[in-house]
Amino acid sequence: MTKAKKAADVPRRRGRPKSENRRQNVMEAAAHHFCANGYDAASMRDIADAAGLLVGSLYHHFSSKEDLFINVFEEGLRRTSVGVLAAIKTPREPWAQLEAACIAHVEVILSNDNFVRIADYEFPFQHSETVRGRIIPKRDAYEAIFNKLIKALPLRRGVDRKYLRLTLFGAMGWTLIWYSPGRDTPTIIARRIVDIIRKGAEAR
Amino acid sequence: MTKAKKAADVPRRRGRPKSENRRQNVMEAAAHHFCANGYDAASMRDIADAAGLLVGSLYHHFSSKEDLFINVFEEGLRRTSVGVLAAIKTPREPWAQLEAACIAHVEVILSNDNFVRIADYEFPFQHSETVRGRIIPKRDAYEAIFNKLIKALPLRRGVDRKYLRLTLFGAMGWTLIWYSPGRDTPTIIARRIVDIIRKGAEAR
Amino acid sequence: MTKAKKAADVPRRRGRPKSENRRQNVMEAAAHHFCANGYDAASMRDIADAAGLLVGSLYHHFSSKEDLFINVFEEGLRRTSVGVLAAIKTPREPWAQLEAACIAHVEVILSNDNFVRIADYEFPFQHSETVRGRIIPKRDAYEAIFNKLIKALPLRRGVDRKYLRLTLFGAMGWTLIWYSPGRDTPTIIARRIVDIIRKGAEAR
Amino acid sequence: MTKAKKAADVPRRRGRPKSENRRQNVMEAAAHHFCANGYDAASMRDIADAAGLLVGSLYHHFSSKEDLFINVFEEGLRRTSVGVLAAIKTPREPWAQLEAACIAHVEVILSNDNFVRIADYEFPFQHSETVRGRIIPKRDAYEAIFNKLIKALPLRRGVDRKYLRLTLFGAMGWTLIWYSPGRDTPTIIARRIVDIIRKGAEAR
DNA sequence: TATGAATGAGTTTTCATTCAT
DNA sequence: GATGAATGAAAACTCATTCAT
Repeated sequence: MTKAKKAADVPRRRGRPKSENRRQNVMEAAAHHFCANGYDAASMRDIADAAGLLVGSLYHHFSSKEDLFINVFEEGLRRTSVGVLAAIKTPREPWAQLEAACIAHVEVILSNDNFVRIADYEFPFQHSETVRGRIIPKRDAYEAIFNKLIKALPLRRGVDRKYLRLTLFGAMGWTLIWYSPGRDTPTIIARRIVDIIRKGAEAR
Repeated sequence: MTKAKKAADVPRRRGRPKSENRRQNVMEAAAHHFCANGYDAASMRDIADAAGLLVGSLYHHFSSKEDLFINVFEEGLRRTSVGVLAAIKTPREPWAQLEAACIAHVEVILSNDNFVRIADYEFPFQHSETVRGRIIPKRDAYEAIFNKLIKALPLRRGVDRKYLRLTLFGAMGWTLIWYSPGRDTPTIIARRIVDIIRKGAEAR
Repeated sequence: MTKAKKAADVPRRRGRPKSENRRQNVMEAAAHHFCANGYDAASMRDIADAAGLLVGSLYHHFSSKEDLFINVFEEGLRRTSVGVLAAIKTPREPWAQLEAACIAHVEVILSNDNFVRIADYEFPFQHSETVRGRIIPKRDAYEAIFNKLIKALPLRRGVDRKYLRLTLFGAMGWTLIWYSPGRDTPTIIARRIVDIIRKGAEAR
Repeated sequence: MTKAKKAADVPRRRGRPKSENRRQNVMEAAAHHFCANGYDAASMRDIADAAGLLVGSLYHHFSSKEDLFINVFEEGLRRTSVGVLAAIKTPREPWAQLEAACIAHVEVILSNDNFVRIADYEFPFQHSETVRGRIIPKRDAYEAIFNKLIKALPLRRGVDRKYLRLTLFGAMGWTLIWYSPGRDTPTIIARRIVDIIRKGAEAR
């Protein structure tokens, strides 16, 4: 976290910027390969090649493949949060507030950022307990942002907030699978989804 | 152990009995292991063990791991379709028809059937072109069932049928991730989701 | 155990003798390399090379390096026991009985048999709990043979049987380190050691 | 933790203090790890960690892992000799003299000093020629102390001094394997061993 | 059909050592 | 003296697949 800031405002003081770059390189290479074919299919050798060093050298920066994955995941989640958090800073009417958050969320998950894809798709299954234990709480924390927004919504009687949230996340997450750039923009997609969920699809 | 029992009380209908059982055993074992930790993590040896034969023998029934996966996937999709197709046989008013289909869909994907889980979650990513080429058309054919139902719906102006379908599938697919038995039944879950999408969540 | 017998009296009925041979080959190769530089320094590749197959193929016969080691160890101990057990079959006066056992023991441990060297030198330290748990009881069982012989000895007052046994084993085990063939034979060495321990070294 | 304390109350005698301490720290860490799981299993990283510095820094103090081992071994042997040499300074009757040496030897090898354990157990096998060439002569020099004592003993006719020495060393070395504190003290153990070897175990 | 042995390329990880800073 | 990054080789082990029997 602090890292990114430093990189942004410190021009390069007193040596060793290469080190941080390396770590970043490795994470980028990893994010790329994790995305491309999944965690299992991404070999440490592939990642090392893409990062421009030898396999063994990877272990100077990350203690294991799982450690590397967790770091990539967390960075992806961080990037996702940043966008959403910024979007909801300006206060608005509750549904507009939720729409702003959704637009930010869909924009970032469709932005073709490998970190983000990891954090927003690969996350739940098929990982070891170790990994799940580190990852799920972070993910939950992120979803809590939306929970708060949803709590503020004025709802029709009989609508369960839990299902509202789940429908929303399901719909947005699903975009990762079918979206192909060129058609509707992420912003429009998000608006349409929120519109359906807010006002219903049925003719009145 | 269960294997022996099954072999005993299945009446052996329509020729080639033992062979078909074996094939079925293998597919069940495969479905189990593909589900448990994902395609890559499931080894042919694990599957063979679970099916009660040796690795080499697997290749008498399926030509490769991918072939085995495709077969499991297709069986999963078949099971899913069967439920939905049955549910929409009785003609109903369009929204009720869609609801019936969604209930059937959610019921089957939450039914803890490994075949179904494969067909409804593992499917899209991280597989070779070969596999994707065989799998995606089948999946599309299944979704086409819903397309037809959706086409019949009377919609509010401005609602795009495509987003309606996607929101619906996103929301239903997502249940696989968060559902835990004991709370609401699959039927109720499906009803709630359709209700939100049909009538909207906003207080009127 | 049964293996050795079969190999001895069955001429080679109905195929698959190669299999048992392979297992034996691997164990011999392993015994050789474990002896030469120690357990850690013996690589599975070395062993595979010496056995005439590829590393991966080793794992058809033994599930792990530790498993292989345990098998080699047990075979070594078996060979050691066989000699000693045979030697004490003929009943004798207690000290003569012990001497016979010691001669057999020293003969076998100095016989340049890699299995035996493993079982009689490498055994105690630096192995994982798993290995130790499998190995130590076997070793104890072997030493129990001597315990019984020692129990039967008429001893000078003040001599503790425990120290007698330990002195004996220490002295015999130590031969593995300093013995070089050509000088005294193992038989003579064993006799001298027993003589010192029995009658004492001091001039009377 | 203990490190810091030591640094505090060691008065810094005879120049080059910090440097010598470091070297000493490294050797202690090395002795510890060599003992714990053997030479091969002790990694330079482990040793560096335990010594409170980084792997690379080890090479300022020792040119290689083997060099480090040799130094540890020699220190262990030095500590062993010191005790024995002190014990035999007071002149005594030959057997008493030998007993004194043995008591000192057993006391030091059972004293739980990692250096000593290295010198008295790990030594002979499985090391490179380089290492063996440096180590064996030192060990022989140490054993020569005992040779001299043994030469002075009045022996029963037919007893070979060589076997006497070997039996003695075998028995004493073996204690390292079976000794567990709380039972007989090292002193008593040594006395019992010498007693058996001197007077014999047989009832007269 | 089934077996069991073998293959060969692959996996993650660890290691002693080097060296510019 | 110490650091931290990197190296390159090697480790144990796994895998999908083949094939003679």
